[in-house]
Amino acid sequence: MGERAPLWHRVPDLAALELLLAVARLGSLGRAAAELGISQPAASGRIRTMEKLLGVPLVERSPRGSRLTRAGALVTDWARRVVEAAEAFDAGAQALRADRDSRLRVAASMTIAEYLMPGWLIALRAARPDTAVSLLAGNSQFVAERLLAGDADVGFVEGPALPPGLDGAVIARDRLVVAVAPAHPWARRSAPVRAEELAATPLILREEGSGTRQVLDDALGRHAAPLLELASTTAVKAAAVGGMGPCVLSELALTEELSTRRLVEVPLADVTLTRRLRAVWRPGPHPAGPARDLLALTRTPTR
Amino acid sequence: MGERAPLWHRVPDLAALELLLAVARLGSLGRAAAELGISQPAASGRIRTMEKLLGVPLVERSPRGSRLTRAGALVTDWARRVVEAAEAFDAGAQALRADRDSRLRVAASMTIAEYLMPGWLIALRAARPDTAVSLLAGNSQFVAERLLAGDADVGFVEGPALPPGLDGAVIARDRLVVAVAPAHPWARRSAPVRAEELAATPLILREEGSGTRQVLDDALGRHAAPLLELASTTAVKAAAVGGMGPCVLSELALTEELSTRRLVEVPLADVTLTRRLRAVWRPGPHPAGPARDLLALTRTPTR
DNA sequence: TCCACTCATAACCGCGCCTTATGAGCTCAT
DNA sequence: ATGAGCTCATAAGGCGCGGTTATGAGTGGA
Repeated sequence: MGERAPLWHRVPDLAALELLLAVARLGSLGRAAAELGISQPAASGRIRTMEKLLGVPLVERSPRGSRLTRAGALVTDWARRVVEAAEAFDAGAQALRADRDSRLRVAASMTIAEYLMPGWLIALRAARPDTAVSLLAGNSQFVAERLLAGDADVGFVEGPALPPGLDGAVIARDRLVVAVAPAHPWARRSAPVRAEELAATPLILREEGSGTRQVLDDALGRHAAPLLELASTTAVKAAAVGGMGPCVLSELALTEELSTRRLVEVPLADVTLTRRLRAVWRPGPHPAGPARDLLALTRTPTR
Repeated sequence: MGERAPLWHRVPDLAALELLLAVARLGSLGRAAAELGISQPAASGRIRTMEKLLGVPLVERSPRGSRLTRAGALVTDWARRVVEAAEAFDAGAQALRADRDSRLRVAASMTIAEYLMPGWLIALRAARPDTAVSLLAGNSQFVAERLLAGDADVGFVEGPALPPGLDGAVIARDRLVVAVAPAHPWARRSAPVRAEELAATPLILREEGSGTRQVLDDALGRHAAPLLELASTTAVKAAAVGGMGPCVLSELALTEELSTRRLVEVPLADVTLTRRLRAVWRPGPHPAGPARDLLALTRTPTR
């Protein structure tokens, strides 16, 4: 990932990107400025600065408003993805900041907190704008402790078993995916990989003791032989993208890489690497109130 | 999507997020500062500002370096997604700016330019850092014109037919997906939806004449009855998320919504809504040089 | 013809962030 | 033990970006 020049000198800041989205939506610099609470000249200047930075005219100004140019429409679409990521960031950060007196206190495993919670929080904010959520993240045991100690109202964990002393419901299934760089031989295979072949192949994996590792060993009926053992999802992906070998990770962690084809999924023949994602709570009736709202969002439809 | 307070007051700017990633990777404020070309106090201050903004300590400082706190690790993961979106933005913008004297001139349909090109450009930059790419985006006819006029070396189009006068190869298949908000009855269906039922249901669609619309009408054997006709992918998604009804869009456009479950895919019984994505070029031998490099990235493995 | 709307220009100003210089704390090697 | 070498924090000063208000120019409709 070696960059020559810093990214933030080539990408407009979030305020400018959001302004561009507002201009696209409202069709006027002035109205966009008003919506964002800045003056019209400020908006005008910002867009101008952005156009100079990108070297391309983005909006066509006319006495009756402003429309995006063709390039502007494209840039706006790309900008939207940055802003959406920023919104997910904000939703997560807000929950992290919110103190223990929140209306809804959630504890979640790292994987779920990382990949699913921001989306859920955004959806929850849309459905129930007045629900303040706080988020604690840790491993399954940590989640169970917080729940039992009364520090959290709902928890989310991944793994084969329901933690002892808690009630819960399966909300989704998480599939582990074997993925390789497009240049890897397995990317071109016509036949799916069979369990024994997978077990015999050195893989790039999370460290021993991780949930991923556990599921994989169970499914293969023995210990997978690691080519590399890395401590973070990010490091595993980077190694696989670099062509070091096949990696095994949750599909949650791989969505991005698979859809842009930085990595390619390897079809498997006689193994199914799934684990359950569960919502958990203190024993008793199903949670009510805000917790119930959140669960309604997360529960997978019967399929 | 009404926000009460502006987003950029609650989310650190890109420079700060990238700094956080550098700190996570390098384990030291000072080294991160050096990598980004700023002074150590500037980095220290930036992180501090970010912690104050988020209301959560992010890094644990020690005389031997800085490590992320648990919350910091989570924030960093969320930050990584923002930065990745910004990198895609940059890759696209750079190609838009690059003048006609680039080494590789690409023309692409809007959908492909929007969803696939940034990823391809990033991959190409990783593989061949010295290849300057320029990008022109328009509809299929526009792409064909640019190629035939010699203004572009390779093109990418979606649609059933190869544009007349060009050679090409199918690089991927794009599936149209019927999706509904999680609250919609179809989200809970156990039985897949059949063609006739789909045809009889008012749908949220792109406007007449769009590629999406064409494929849908072909597959249903008649004109789909639109509930709403909207001019942009974004508007269609927003309407569907708002629960107005089922929408039909490329899976490329829906990846994000489906994985965060803002929308749910509706399984179909006896219709397959696919269209081919093609690379196209002027008649003759397969492109060589930079164009060939790009095609190698985009071609789907035989599966 | 004049009003209502668009965006652009100009002049001013203040906040924010960066810089350099320095200090304090910890670890380790000599 | 003690000082070198690393860490991060604090302090003081200055520059620049991006904001504001005030105004003007252009266009279209009443």
